[in-house]
Amino acid sequence: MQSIEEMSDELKLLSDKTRLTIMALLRHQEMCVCDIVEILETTQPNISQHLKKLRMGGLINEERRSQWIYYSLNLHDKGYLKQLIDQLPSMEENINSVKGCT
Amino acid sequence: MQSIEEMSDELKLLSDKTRLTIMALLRHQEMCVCDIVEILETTQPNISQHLKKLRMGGLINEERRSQWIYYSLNLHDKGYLKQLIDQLPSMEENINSVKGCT
DNA sequence: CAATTATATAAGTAAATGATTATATTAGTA
DNA sequence: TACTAATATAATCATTTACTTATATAATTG
Repeated sequence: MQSIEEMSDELKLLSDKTRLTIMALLRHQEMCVCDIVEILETTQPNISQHLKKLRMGGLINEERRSQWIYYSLNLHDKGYLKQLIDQLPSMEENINSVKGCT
Repeated sequence: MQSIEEMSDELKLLSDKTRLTIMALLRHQEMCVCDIVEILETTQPNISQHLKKLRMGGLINEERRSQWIYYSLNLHDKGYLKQLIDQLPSMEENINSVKGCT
C-alpha cells in the first residue's frame, strides 16, 4: 500500500495535459522524442523535460537505440496507475496522421 | 469517454496532498469543515479553499445542516476516479484520534 | 574530422498554485 | 439584539510549474 504522499506525487505527474497525452500515446507503442514532438506540435526541449519527469517518477522507461531514445510505459507493479492509463482515450488517429520523424 | 483535458483537470484536483487526504477522509464518512481542519492540523481557510476546488470540480457534494456544512464524496458516474479513490489508504486511525469539533 | 541529426540540459520568464492573514457571512443562542 | 461558532471569501506572498530560447552532448554520415 502506498502513502497518500506517494500517490499525490504520481498523480501530479499525470495531472499535466502534455504528460497525460504522452502516456496515452505510449499506451499504443513505444516512441522516440521526435515522434512525440511531431504529434503534440510543441518543442523538443519541452517534451524532453516532460519525459524526464515521467522517467524520474518511474512511469516510463528509456532505451537508446543508436541516435534515438525510445520511451515506453513502465506500469508493472503500479496497480491503480495502470487502471487509470488503460482508460485514457485512444490516440490512434493522432499517431496515424503523422509520418514519423526519420 | 472523457477527453484527456478533462481527465488531467480532474487528476490535478487529486494531485495535491491535502486534497487527496480530504478525499481519503470522506471515503469513510461525510465531514464538516471543522472536522477536516482538526484532523489535518491546518487552518480553516485553507481547507475551505480546497473544498471549494473539489466541489467546483464535481468531486464532492456539500449540504448545510444548521451552522455546519457537510461534505461527502460525489463519484457516481466517475468510473476511473472511483477506482482510484477506493485504493487510497485508510484514514481510520486519524479519524478516531480526534474528538469532533462540537 | 566536419556536418548533421536526435536528444539533453541550463537559464530565464510568466503564470499558476498553496498557504497565510484578515474580513465577511450565516446560523444559533443568551 | 448582541455574541459566538462555523464557514466563506479576499488579498497577499512565496513557491512551483510549464514553456521558451540558447547551448551542450552523443551518435551518424560524408
